Amino acid sequence: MNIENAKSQMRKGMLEYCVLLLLKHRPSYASDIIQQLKNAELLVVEGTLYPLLTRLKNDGLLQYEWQESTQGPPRKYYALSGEGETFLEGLDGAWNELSNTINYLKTITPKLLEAK
Amino acid sequence: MNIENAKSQMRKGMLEYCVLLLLKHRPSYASDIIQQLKNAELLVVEGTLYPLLTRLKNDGLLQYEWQESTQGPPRKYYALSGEGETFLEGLDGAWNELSNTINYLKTITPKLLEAK
DNA sequence: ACTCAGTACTTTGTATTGCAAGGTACTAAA
DNA sequence: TTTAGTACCTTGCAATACAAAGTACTGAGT
Repeated sequence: MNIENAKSQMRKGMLEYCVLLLLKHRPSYASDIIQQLKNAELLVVEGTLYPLLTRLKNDGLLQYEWQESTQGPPRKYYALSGEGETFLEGLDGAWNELSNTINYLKTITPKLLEAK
Repeated sequence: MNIENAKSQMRKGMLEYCVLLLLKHRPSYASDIIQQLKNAELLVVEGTLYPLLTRLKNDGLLQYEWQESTQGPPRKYYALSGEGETFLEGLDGAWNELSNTINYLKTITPKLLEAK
């Protein structure tokens, strides 16, 4: 057991939310998404993202279209579908709930948490 | 794909954090923990919690002692070990990072999110 | 004594999913 | 033609939430 593993577990489920947030901002392709998440200090690797994108597409939450690149092979630009936007709203709600829960649990131990 | 599954995925990794937060507040036994999490609107079932507690104990983050109950079988009261407190501080950091990341990702799409 | 309801702890099997590692393919420059 | 860069994809493994079923102790009612 180490803190890295715990962080990895925390990312689970959040990744999906983060990717949808990014794609709502603007359509992107995989390498670009990885870079954007890195900028937000959320490390993701290809082996994680590609299957995730494929899954979201198969579930009808994402669409994609090929676009030529001036340097390198063509890119798959992913964007939210209408269903994807609805789903994202649901995730917003789930995030708010979870966030409230954690904050509530932290407030019941105020003295102990301040004491560190 | 449904929103319930997504919520379940979000809980992954967070549960560990939530349970440790609760146990820092006060030592508890499993059924009590489930009830407390339910009060915080975080639904957990036995099949999830028991293996989690066992794992945390095996990793040295928790200790337990048996206590008699006035009604029913004896209870296993779990409490944080010293190592567990250190680990919890690490999780606090991980939570803050993740929380900041999500908020950052939400702020880059302010117009879209407000428009709903 | 015996049964039954309530409480509590535990285990088994399954599905999901993050990740490391390795692979394929296109482009352009040396 | 080779090499470097970019991009996409797949396989196998490990971690873990959950449903479901099982074990065991206590006390009340008959």
